[in-house]
Amino acid sequence: MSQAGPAVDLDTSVGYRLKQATAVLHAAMEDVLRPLGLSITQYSTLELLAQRPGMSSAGLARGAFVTRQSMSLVLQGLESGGLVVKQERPSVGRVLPVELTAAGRERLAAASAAVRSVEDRMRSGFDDGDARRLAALLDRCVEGLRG
Amino acid sequence: MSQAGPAVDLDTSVGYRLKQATAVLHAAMEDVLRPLGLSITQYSTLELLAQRPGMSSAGLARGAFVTRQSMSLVLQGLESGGLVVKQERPSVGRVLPVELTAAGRERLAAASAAVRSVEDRMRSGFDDGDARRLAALLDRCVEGLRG
DNA sequence: TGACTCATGTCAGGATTCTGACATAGCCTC
DNA sequence: GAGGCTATGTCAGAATCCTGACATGAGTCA
Repeated sequence: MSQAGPAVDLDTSVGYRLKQATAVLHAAMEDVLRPLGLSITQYSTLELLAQRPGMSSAGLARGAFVTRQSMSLVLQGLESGGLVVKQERPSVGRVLPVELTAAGRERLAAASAAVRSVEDRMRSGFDDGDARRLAALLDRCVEGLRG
Repeated sequence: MSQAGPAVDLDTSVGYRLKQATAVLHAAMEDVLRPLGLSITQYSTLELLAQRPGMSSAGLARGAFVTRQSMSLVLQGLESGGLVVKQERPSVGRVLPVELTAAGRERLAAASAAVRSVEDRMRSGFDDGDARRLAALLDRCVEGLRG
């Protein structure tokens, strides 16, 4: 590389590292969720519903970083599996609140434990405060890109 | 949340923050690459080829975190656009080396500049050393998950 | 030499997600 | 009340990526 190098060096690029870490995390989560019959998006949706019961499909889509159309299909899968229920009548406007069923909460408990183990493995090389520092840095990335 | 909370709290989960940052970065990169007629995977492939000319399709797939099958389609698109060329004779084994064309290098230069601006924006809230610290933390995540 | 293992390239099929478009309901302003 | 704006839910179609499978070429070892 004695010539003029590219404007982006993959070895030092934060974006590339981010993509790599996400890819590895994605694979690890798929490995532990597959035995439970859940995809990552399905798990994320259940986790969101546990923290915000009655959330709208559009809201879940934003929280899971997918489109409304994709979340609609995800919810169809979860509903046919008996893990969530969609109210038939709109609460306000066109919003059809979604909620976890007992089976959904049960499945989520197992999935959360599995994902927790993956997160612990991911932080296995961390010192005290590293997780907090990493979260803060990632937040600043998001703010910088949105501002 | 006075009841027993879930094992994973999205507000403090490193994995969720990682997913969020990646999603925002992904959207920002798509925005700047769309005018250039490149997808993120196509751009990543060009960048890899610039740093490792003659790389195999399978190698590019690993570097871009997709399957060989997906990379094969990506290369078809790039080749039909005249940005890369695939040698017809295997160099060793079944490896068909791929290389950038002059048009590919030109397009990559514009794309690299655009992506560089996105990376700069992402690091706009960073102090000295923050980028290095973030890269180191992400590396430790990858090591932890792989070990 | 022959069997085994691994990596590469490719074909076929399916799953997931996306873009584009439309109708409906609430909110705000005039 | 009328119009404009936004958000939600849905339908239709296309693009992207994946899993599974197969054949080929190279290296290893009995």
